[in-house]
Parts: sequence; structure tokens; C-alpha cells
Amino acid sequence: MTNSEIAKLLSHVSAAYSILDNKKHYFQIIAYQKAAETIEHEPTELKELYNEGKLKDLPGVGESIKSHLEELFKKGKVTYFDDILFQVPKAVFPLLDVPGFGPKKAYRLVTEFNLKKPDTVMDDLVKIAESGKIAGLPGFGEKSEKDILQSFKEYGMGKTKSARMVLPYATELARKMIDYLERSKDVKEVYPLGSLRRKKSTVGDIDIAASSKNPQAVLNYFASYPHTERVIEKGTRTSSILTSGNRQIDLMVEHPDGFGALLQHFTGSKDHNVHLREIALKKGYSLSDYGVKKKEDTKSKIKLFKTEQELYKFLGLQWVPPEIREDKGEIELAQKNKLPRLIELSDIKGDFHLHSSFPVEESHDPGQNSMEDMIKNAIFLKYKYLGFSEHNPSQSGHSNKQIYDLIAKRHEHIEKLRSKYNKSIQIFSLLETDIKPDGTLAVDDKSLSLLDGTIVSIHSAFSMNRQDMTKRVIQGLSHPKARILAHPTGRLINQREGYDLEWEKLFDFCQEKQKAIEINSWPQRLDLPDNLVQIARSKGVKFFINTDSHALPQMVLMEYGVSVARRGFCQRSDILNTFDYNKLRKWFNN
DNA sequence: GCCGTTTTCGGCCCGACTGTTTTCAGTCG
Repeated sequence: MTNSEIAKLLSHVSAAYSILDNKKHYFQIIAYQKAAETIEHEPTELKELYNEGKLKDLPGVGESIKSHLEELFKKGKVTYFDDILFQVPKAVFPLLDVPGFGPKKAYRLVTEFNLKKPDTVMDDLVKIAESGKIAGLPGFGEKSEKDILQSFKEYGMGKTKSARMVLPYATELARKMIDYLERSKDVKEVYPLGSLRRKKSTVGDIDIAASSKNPQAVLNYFASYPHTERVIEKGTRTSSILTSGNRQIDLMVEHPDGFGALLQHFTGSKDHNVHLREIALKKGYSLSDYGVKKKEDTKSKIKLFKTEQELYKFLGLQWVPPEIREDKGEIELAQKNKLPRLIELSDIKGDFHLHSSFPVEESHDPGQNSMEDMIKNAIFLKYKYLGFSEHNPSQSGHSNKQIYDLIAKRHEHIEKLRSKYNKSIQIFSLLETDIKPDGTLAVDDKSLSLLDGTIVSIHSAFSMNRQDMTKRVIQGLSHPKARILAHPTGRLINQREGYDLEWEKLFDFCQEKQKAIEINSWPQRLDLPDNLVQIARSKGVKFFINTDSHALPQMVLMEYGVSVARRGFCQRSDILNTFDYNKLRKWFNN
């Protein structure tokens, strides 16, 4: 079972508990949900943690859930879970993925209409709603019946609780709305919120905060955004709309005097906020998105914060950059005034994963622009150096001699460009070489000797098991010319799961042998993922942040790789393409 | 059911919005 399947199982147990007896199981419901969330985001397969006896290291997994998971791996099922889930009709569970449906509503409708089949429950409910039978139920009405139909319609169009957009797309959508809001005279400040502000690789809804002395005017202005499909809700402080692209945008408005608490609260993450509240409680205060008040004295006046900085200071903390607000150690560091200075885009001095159109007869994905155009663009971006990394010439249809000739010709061309642009920028001659399924490289030693080094990566036979894939990657990286492992998990967000590696083993190898790992900025990759970056970094592994550009406009995607690095706690010293040219040249020659 | 530099027992974040309600339940973040 994959981690996300296990997470789903636990969240179904949680849902079943809340259906069976919400009050009695109140804290189990929370506990199972928390464990599910942890497992959903855990990068290592649980089976592996189980084998290593590390299940209890997961936050939210204690004795009880641990023993259930052990049973799951031993027997393939958990009797205790089955007993609980058995008490709830199967047709309830598919509904839980539909926005607007929670355990109670799903259970109520399934039992009311005696729906038995999980496969057809959604279609069945649509028909029932269309025939007007839901509006008559106690607790339901015309409006809720219409809302249910709307939910199914939007679900059918791909809006689920888990469908998420890639960061650059979300950033672009938000930018348009932020531009629109900034044109309102009633708006003072605007910020993105939530996972968007924290720069997570994927974003669910777009959340935005505005400060204003006239919230109602701003909410009205927001609801009349030109691309609005429909207004989902509109209160005195918040509003949600659905845009024509079927994307939800939420707005929160607050008076400038209390804007800091709102901004902090809705930037999250949830875990970060819960931890902050615990700190506030220990100081005798209750923290909310409005500010703090004395815990005992409910009548006491609320203390407002104009800025986040004031709020963090009140709690005895440094201001924490949004990207690392995940309760992964940042709060403890902020308390000791020891937060790292995270890497910034302006620290980047070059890009090492660039595919030009120079003809090397590669098997896939040639670049669209000449080396010279890419050099000029790199100079425009104020880079000090760059590295070309076309794919290796295809093996089928080329002899080793032919491959050598192609690479030699490319070498000559690069030499010419080097002398031409010597004063403005330095050029590294790399290549993106496939690691074949047997662990050898797709280019022989003689050809590789022409290069400054090579990036290696996996482009075939993705479905190897964890151990074999790890062996394959480490063997490929062991070649003296292999210096950088590109897009290490091979994931394509929303399209393909990455392959699983024995990460700790790989990171130890990289640290020991001075091999670097790439943080690939391509929007669907953002690979190595941030949680693994944090682990690798803690082991002393160094990184390159690269764009993997196949065309000039893609070279600006660097900022998204930088976001990943920031989320992984990286400082300038962790990222090799922030080094001076001479230092970096030395690293390659080593 | 989880968790601990105040605790191995007794807590567990806090609030908005909606629809169907005469005071609240459900969902969401």
C-alpha cells in the first residue's frame, strides 16, 4: 500500500468514528486525522519505516496506531479498522472527496436513500437531487439541494479536495487578482496566503489577504472581479469566488491595525500555528487570527498586531520566513534567534541545466534556442557562468565513434563561444547523460573525457524496485565525470509519482563522494522535493538549483527552484551555483 | 488516540460562513 492509500484508510476510520459517535470519539477523530495527514506527506514509504522499526518516529503515530499499521503490513488488513468501517455503509466513502461533503452529510444521504453501491453513489445522488427529493428532508432545503448538484458538477470538472495546481500557475492566477485588488482605493496592502505564500510545490485554493479601513467595499469590489464564475460565499470579513477557470479564490479583509495577526494566521501552516498557540498559552494568552487576549479573563481587550513581526516578537520569536512555517524545527530556531539566512534568487550566479538547439542527435527533447542566445540571456540575467547540458546523443543509431564525433564537434563550438564571451561569462561544458537500467552511463569514457562533467539522470525503466533503483543511481553517480544527479525522484506533479529511492543511503553517498543533487525548477518537477532537500541538507549534501530550460523564456523559472531550496532550509553555502567561478571550477576539477 | 524542559494524566487551536434554524450543526481552513 502506498502512503496516500494508508492515509486515506486512516481518514476513513476517522470519518467512521465521527459518524458512529462524534462526542464519544471526539479525540480519536482528531488523532486519526492527524496521523493521516502526517502519512500523506511522509516522503519515505511506510513499509520501509516499518521494516526499520521507525513507525513511532512519525508525529501523531503512537502505540495504538503503530500496532494497527504493523498488522496492516503483516496481514494486509487490520481487523480493528475493518470492524469500525463495517459499521458504516461503503457508499459513504467516495463522497468524502467531494467539496462540501463531510462525514455527517454523506452518511445522512446514503442512509436516507438506502444507497448501497460505492461505484454509482454519486450518479445516484445527482438523480435524487434532480428529482427534488433532498429539499424535503429535515435539515435540508432548496438551497442545499442546489448546492449538492453544484458540488457534483464541479467535482466532475476536476475540483476535488485534493486537486492542486502547480506553484507557478497558482502564482500567476494570484498575481492577476492581486493586481486587480491593488487598483482599489480602499485597499492598503495585499498578500497571498496559505500554501501560495509558503511557496509549496502545489497549491489548492488561492487565498489572499487585504488590509483596509473599509472591508465591505473591498469585499464588494472583489466579488465583481471580471473573471468571476460565481460567488461561493460573501460575509463581512471573507468572501470566496469561483473564477472562470474553475479555480476558487478566497479573500480575507482586515483593518490595518490588526492585519499582522490575520496575515500570520492564514499563512499557516496549520502545524506551525498550533505550535505558536501552545507557546501563547504557556504565556497565558489565547492566540487567534485577531490577535491575543489573556486566557483567564474573557472580557479583557484583544491585543492587535499591525505586522507579523510584532506578533512573532510578542511570542518571543524571530520573524519566520513563510516558506519554512511547517513546524519542522523553525520555531525552536526562532526562539533561540538562530534562524538561517535562507538563499535568495539574487544569490544565484548561473544555471547548469540548459538544453540548447545545438545538434547532438539526442533521442528526446532538444532545446529550441542556440547556445549563443542562451548565453546572451544568461548575461541579461546577470549570471557569471552557465553550463550546457543537452541530452546525450541517442545510443540507438549511433556507434560510440559517432557519439564521440558529435560531442567533439560540440566541444569545438563551445570553445569558440568561450573565447568570444570570455569577458562577460564563463561556460561549462556538461551533458545530461542517461543512467541505463544496469547502472552504466549512456556515453563512454572517451566521450565523457571531453566534458567538464556530466549531469546524470533516469529517463527509462522507472518501475524498478527501491533497492535496485538505488543501486542503479549510485552506480551511475560513481563515474568520476558524473557530478550532479538531476531531478532525483523523476516525479511529474499530477501526472506521475516519482520512483522511490533509499534516500538516506543516496544522501550519505553524495556527501561522502562530493556529488551534488539538483533542485530542478521545472514547474511539474520541483525535484528534489523540499522535504527531502531538508533531510539531504542536514547530512551536508550540496545542491545545484537549475531550470532544465529548453527555451529562453524558461530560464526565469529559477525562482521556483529557489523556493524549494528555501523550504528545505538552504543557505547560500548549500547551493553550489552561488559560488564564485574559480571555486566552482575547482569543485568540478576535483 | 497522542503527548510531555510546567504534565505519564489531563489536556487537546479558534473562528467564519451557510442553511435551516429560533440556537445550532456541518464544513472548511
